[in-house]
Amino acid sequence: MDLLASLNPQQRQAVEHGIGPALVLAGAGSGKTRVITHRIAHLIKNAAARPENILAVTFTNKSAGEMRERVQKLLGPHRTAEPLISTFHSFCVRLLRREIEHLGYRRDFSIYDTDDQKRLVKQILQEFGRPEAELTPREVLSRISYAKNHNIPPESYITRFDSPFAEDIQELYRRYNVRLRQSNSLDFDDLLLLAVQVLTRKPELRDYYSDWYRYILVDEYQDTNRPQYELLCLLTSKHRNLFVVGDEDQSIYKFRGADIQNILRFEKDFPGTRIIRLEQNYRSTQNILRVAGTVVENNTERKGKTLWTENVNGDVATCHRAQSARDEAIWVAHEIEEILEENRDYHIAVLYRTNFLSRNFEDVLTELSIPYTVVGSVAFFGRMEVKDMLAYLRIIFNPEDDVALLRIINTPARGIGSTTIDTLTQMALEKMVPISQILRQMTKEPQLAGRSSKALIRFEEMLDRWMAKRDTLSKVDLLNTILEDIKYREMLEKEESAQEAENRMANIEELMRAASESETRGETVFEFLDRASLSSELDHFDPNARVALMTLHSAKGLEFDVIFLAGLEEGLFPHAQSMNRKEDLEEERRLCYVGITRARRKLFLTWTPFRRSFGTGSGMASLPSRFLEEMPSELIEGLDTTIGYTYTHSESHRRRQRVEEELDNAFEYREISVSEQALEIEPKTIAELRSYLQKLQGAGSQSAGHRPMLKSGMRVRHAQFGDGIILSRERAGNDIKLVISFSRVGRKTLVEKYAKLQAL
DNA sequence: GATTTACGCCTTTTT
DNA sequence: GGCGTAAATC
Repeated sequence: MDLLASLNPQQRQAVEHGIGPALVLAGAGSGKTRVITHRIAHLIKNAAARPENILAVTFTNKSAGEMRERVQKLLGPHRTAEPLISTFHSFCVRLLRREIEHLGYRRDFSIYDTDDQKRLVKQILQEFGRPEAELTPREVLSRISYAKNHNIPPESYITRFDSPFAEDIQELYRRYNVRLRQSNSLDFDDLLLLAVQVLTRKPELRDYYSDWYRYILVDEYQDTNRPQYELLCLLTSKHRNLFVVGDEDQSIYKFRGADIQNILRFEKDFPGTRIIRLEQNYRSTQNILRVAGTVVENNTERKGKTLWTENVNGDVATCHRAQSARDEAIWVAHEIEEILEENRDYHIAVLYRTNFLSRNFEDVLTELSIPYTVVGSVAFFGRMEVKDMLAYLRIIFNPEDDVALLRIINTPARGIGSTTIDTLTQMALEKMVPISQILRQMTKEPQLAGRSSKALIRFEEMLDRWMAKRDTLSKVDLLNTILEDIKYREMLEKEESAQEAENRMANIEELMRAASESETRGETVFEFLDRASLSSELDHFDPNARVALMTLHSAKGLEFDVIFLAGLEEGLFPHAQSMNRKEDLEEERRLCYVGITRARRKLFLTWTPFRRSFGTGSGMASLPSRFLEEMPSELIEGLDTTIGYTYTHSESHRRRQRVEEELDNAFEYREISVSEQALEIEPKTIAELRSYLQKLQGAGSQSAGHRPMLKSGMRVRHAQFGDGIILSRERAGNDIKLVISFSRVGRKTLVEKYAKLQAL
């Protein structure tokens, strides 16, 4: 096969690029993966490098797998060696399983996923005993992760961050690291950090690996973070053959530490870089590309490129304003039905900003018996029962893994209660040793009440039995033995409905299959566990499914014939927490760009002013997303009529705020069952809007339970804080935030619907 | 120590 | 409105 024949000139240039650094700026649908796979094949066929000296790095297992397949196809079947195509994280695990002893760790370390991390932090928070700090495990973790991703060790945390909790966080961060170390465990961030560390501290290792990997290719370079960047620097120190492909317009992982500057200043970091732009799109229609392009042009942080295509103009996009979240789902489902009737082989995706939006779509699609798959809500390896079984494996092979031990010590219930567990953890903490060691000690010289001691001894004996067999039994047999011994099925049947127990057992069987496949591949238990920790739901995504539901983030890298972009409302998308800072807003906009460019043929956009977040009451009108406004209206059917009032770009901000305030008041304080009518009008001025709303309000005021509107300047009474004056009142997503100055306790920020304020 | 009930908090995105 | 944790009860 001629590797170059099917490529356009720019793609060919990239594939044929010789030595030295190269940056390929590849727009959506421009054949990014194609360039990487063809380049790998090209290097091998032209004997520039032996397969094993090539490393390609991606972000997801899925894209790594896809790439592997495509390279194999290009190269033909009989090969003695394969290029290493892997994710950053699994590459690091591989490296560390070989070299981590240089850093004083043991090779049999466990990997803590987010759930494990949370358990650990929760425990530390409890010991820490500063409830007034009011830190959630999530918050703590995200700060720790932020620090790790920016190479800030616990010792210098406080000098880098001057927040009221910096001191607490620093201490929590320190303890967290100590505990990880004691548990012989690493978290996701550590995988990268320690890989960097071992290559930095041991120059001979750096020389060895950077010599070995003669050519390194990186996909989705715009999503790399600082440690990943450093890793690449180390690995390319010898040959400098770093070939990266990315699209700054698709950088959507800042929250996870991705640094868009990595791609923006690539040619400064690697002098002599050759830059190649891939601007021809092979995926979408002209109209879809124009919509996407017009939106993303509002960003300033970009290198700038214009996608073009030889494809047809295609349909215009369709925008629909629904009367409720449920109606939105119904409308979408009906459209899907129609599309599938005409085109049975189409792939369709419904994309949304946040996972909880999937619910209505799932409900309605089920009701209409349209088959679908959801990506990302609960990952397979994240399921409770699967994690339980894996925790048993972990503790057998790494007895120091405290989180795994605590997870299963009383699951299923075996008479080891919270007091006993507390004693164990307390002692482990004092002596700075793993809990399993304390357990061993306690069973030798019992210090607890007879019943608890017996339970502990039984547990210990069980562990010993498994450990004795761990090297002779296969993974499947070991898992089966455990399953029998602990009577897991019985526990499920007792605790759950028959159906639920069945589902969970089915998942365990699925796990057994995975274990036996791993066995045939000849993997060690650690390789099996590593795969489980590093896998995500996306990896199991079935590309043959006709209808897929997923978040915009999960959709990156995928393509569909038809895309539904749902929940296009201010506060939802762009998300409330990303609306205040310019760079966050730009990331939201890129997310929108990613969503639109997933579509091959047709784009649908939906929103509703009447999405109710939860429960009844406090229903609040939402405004259409600013991204809708940014789209070229001539290419969006239904856009003009959807927006109930109009505001122009230049005057928008101030006016938008006032319109919002009026709407919020109207919808929140009168218990009108909000009808579509409310936004049918198109008032030209604020005054018109207000008088219309007053009319509505007059009509509804007889109805029970209407509360007075709160406005800044008003005096209010709070049950705890006493009397105060409202300093400001503004919208934050689906909530309204009040800043109130209380005479007794000073200034507080409260969420209006929770605050139960009484107007004075 | 286990089970039931009450309460509070939620909803950003993931290797 | 639903899930998970904390308190209350067996």
